[in-house]
Amino acid sequence: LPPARTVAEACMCCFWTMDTAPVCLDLMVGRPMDHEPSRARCTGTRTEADVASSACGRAPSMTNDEAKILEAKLAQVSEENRKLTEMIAYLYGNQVSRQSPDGEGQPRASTAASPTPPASKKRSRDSMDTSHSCDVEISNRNVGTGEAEHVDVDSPLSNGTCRRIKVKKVCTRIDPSDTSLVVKDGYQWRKYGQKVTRDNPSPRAYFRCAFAPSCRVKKKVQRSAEDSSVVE
DNA sequence: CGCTTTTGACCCGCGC
DNA sequence: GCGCGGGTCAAAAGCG
Repeated sequence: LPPARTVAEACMCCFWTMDTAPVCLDLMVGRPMDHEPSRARCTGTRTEADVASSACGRAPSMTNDEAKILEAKLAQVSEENRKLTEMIAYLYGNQVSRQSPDGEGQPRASTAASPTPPASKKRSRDSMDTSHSCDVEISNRNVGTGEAEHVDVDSPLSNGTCRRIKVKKVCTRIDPSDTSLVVKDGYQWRKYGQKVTRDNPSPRAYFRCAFAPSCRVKKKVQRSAEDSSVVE
């Protein structure tokens, strides 16, 4: 099985533009070399890790010219990553710029314990929703049997404007006897709620990204009202 | 013992 | 203004 990846990482890799296909922004600066190769495909270009791995023993016959070319590419990719980091910082309200300089888009859970005081249970919804986030829900990525449906949603921003986001709906077939509503999609989710909705006798489970407390990616999982072996 | 899940209570948007 | 219903919180319970 591939190592479990989190939605936070996926969020760093791909997010949806206002009205077009997803833009891939996998920031590999400073990351160790043991990431799976598929990660590098995301950018469509060679990553720093690729370049570095090539320079670290995988091409023993490399000439000085080749090394210089790779260095130039490395510098170019680093510059691209810097620009992308700035872009993300702008989109996320400068959250990224305050994080560790090693290029990790999301703080590790162990270090992400915010010094901010714990929010009280009675805190207003404004304090939750006015933070800067991508507000993109991703469900059941790569589950294979699912049918994806993208829905554009206008997400209000704190400055009064709206940003068009994508909500992906995916259906997949699971064991009807399985009542856990846990869909193994390769990401780490933490269940934080379950409700019975009016239009469906099956309960709806709410999951949020378990990678970092600051990651606000969420997903909802509910059995189809028509076919209990299908979850949406 | 620490992390995750469960679940009842609460918050808030929306329609009437 | 009020009630409904979806979404979220957080204490308690469960689990490894």
